[in-house]
Amino acid sequence: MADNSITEISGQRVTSYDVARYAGVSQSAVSRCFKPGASVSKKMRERVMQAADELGYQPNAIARSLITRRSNLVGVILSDFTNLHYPEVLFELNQGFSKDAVHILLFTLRQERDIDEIIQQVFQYQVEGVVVASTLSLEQIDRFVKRNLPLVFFNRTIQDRSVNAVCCDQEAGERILVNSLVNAGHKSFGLISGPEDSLVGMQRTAGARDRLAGLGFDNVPIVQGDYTYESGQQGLRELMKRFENGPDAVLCANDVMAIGCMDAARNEYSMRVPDDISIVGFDGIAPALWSGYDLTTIRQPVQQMAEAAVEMVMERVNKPDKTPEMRVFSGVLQPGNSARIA
Amino acid sequence: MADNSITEISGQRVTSYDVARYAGVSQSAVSRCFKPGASVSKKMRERVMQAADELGYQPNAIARSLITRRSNLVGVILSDFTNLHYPEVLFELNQGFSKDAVHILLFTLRQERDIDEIIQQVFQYQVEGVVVASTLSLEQIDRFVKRNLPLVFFNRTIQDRSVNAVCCDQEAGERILVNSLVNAGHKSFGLISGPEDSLVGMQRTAGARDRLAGLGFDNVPIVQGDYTYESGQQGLRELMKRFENGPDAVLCANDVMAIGCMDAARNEYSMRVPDDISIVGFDGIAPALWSGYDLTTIRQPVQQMAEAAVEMVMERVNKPDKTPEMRVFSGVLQPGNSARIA
DNA sequence: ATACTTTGGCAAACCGGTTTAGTAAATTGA
DNA sequence: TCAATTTACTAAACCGGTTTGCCAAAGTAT
Repeated sequence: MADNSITEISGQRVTSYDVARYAGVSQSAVSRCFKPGASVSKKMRERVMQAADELGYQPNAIARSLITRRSNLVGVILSDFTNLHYPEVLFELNQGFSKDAVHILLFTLRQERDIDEIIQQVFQYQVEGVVVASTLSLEQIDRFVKRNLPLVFFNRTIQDRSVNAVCCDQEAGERILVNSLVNAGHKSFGLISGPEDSLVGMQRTAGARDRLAGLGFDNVPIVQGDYTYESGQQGLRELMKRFENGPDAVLCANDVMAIGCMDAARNEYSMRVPDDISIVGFDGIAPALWSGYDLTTIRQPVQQMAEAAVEMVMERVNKPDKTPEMRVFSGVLQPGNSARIA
Repeated sequence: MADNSITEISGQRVTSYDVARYAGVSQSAVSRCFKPGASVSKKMRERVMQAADELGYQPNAIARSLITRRSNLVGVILSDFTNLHYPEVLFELNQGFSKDAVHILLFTLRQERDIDEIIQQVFQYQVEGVVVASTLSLEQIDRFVKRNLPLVFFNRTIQDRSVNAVCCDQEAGERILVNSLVNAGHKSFGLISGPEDSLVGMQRTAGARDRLAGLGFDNVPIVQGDYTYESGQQGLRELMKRFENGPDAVLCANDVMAIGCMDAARNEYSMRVPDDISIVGFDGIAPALWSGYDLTTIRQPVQQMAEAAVEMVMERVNKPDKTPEMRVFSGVLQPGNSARIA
């Protein structure tokens, strides 16, 4: 045994052949020992495992992927990490996939135009599926379809094409917020939207606007933001110009902007929240719970949504011709102290 | 050409052989066309690329990895995603590695004890290096050393073993904070530490304690936290018991706890920050800049640190016997309005 | 025109596993 | 006891690329 220890010490990788030679069995025997449901005698298994242990052998997942044609890899494409919501999504996706022994290959975009290159790389790595929280063009979607590669959108919906998606019911969430604010007696409203290219942001804002219109509040001013803290502050400033004493309530397309909005209201206009102005957000990020803000918002069920996304990917990995599906989850009103609601 | 379109339509994967047949050349010609520095005639390249385009061919990174013995994959192991600092680290690492066409395989830990299993998986996927922002035992480190697999710690240092690490100078940062607070006339201090198993947290707290002792402030009370918002709040509550009117200044081992601490001071004890109490943190997370907190803290140069980590990994990939190295970056005082400093 | 060097394409071997087909040994049944 | 069946293991083919060794065609010098 000692004479073989060279194999162990040298930095060379140890293969199943090395283990086989060391244990005095065939290479395929070694292979079978590492395959879950294979039939090997107890004796053989012990002998092989002993040898593998001594040599520090681990099966090569890449070689395995090549022959089995299953990489056990999925791609996750995220665009903006500044929005605190996405790290949470990523974490939950990872937890979900790891239950199926699937690993995440991470792609982040600094600019939207990087995406074509990233899609190429995703393909090269033979991922078995992709979760995207970013916008894709129809042409880009088609490339996935053509490859028959499961693609699930996270909180994005695509018009003009049926795709897999899991998302939070943006309109319904906004309706809850609007109803609660109107019931509490607010009379004037302002909206801070997301960027134009964010469909969910637009849905949120449109949902709020439509519900307000349905309740008799027409022509509610809308200021465009870009999901950042600063744009929340700026949004309030612009809204303040449109009203004598500011709006009674502001609905922001995400929490970070709502927080910026609150800070601007307090520090720049000396308004008390929620006494002088009600401010609500959307997402349910961790800082929304901090008592400094205690934001009234719609909490997205991130964990459930991530689990659903994982499930949708895995179902389609195993059954490639499954038809596109969209799963919509309801957000939950998370009442805080940033708005008077009823 | 039309007759070959079957290949394109069917969901089968298209290999370099398919492209070769379609273009009427050999498979190795196709291979060379996709290899950066290879010598192929213009004519050949055009012909092959045309065929590849039509068939939707992309080289299989897994097959390539197998033969070249280079996966172009690195593992990133993160433990706690709740600390808002880490998503930023992950993002910057990804940006850095993608410049070298290296991709990140992400591993997150829910519990520290998962790590043995994760190390196995890291090995199986033949990653070329690993960045770890989590604590490893000496035995675990040795497994990397034995494989000659480059390992770089991010903001962790290991006693009793020389390892690669990039970190922020915790003690120096705390010294800056302490000096500034003492110069501004604070007389009584409280510390809120990180969890016991976080060496950097301990270094921060010890750095502050030692500097305070050096300036004549002995036996400063230390309350243990766990990096969460709630533990920051709780930390202040406990510190309040130790002083008649609370401490003049509280140094927290990270920003999230400092924010919790501020909220508790304002909401539970009606103290004005920084008039009645100064509170400082460490990290420089995004919410520290929000005007609701405007936290005085030490900003870690995350981008530089990530770039250094990438560089250290890549250097050791190309030169495996490079000796362990530690790169220490200075944090920068980010003055806010949560502390009176001078 | 001939000999000598380049250029660039082709066939085959290889990476490290899994899987199939086939064989030897062990177990079962009559 | 012997044939029939099951079990345990091995040899060889294969996954989809890269790389090497070899050779034909083209280019260059004399």
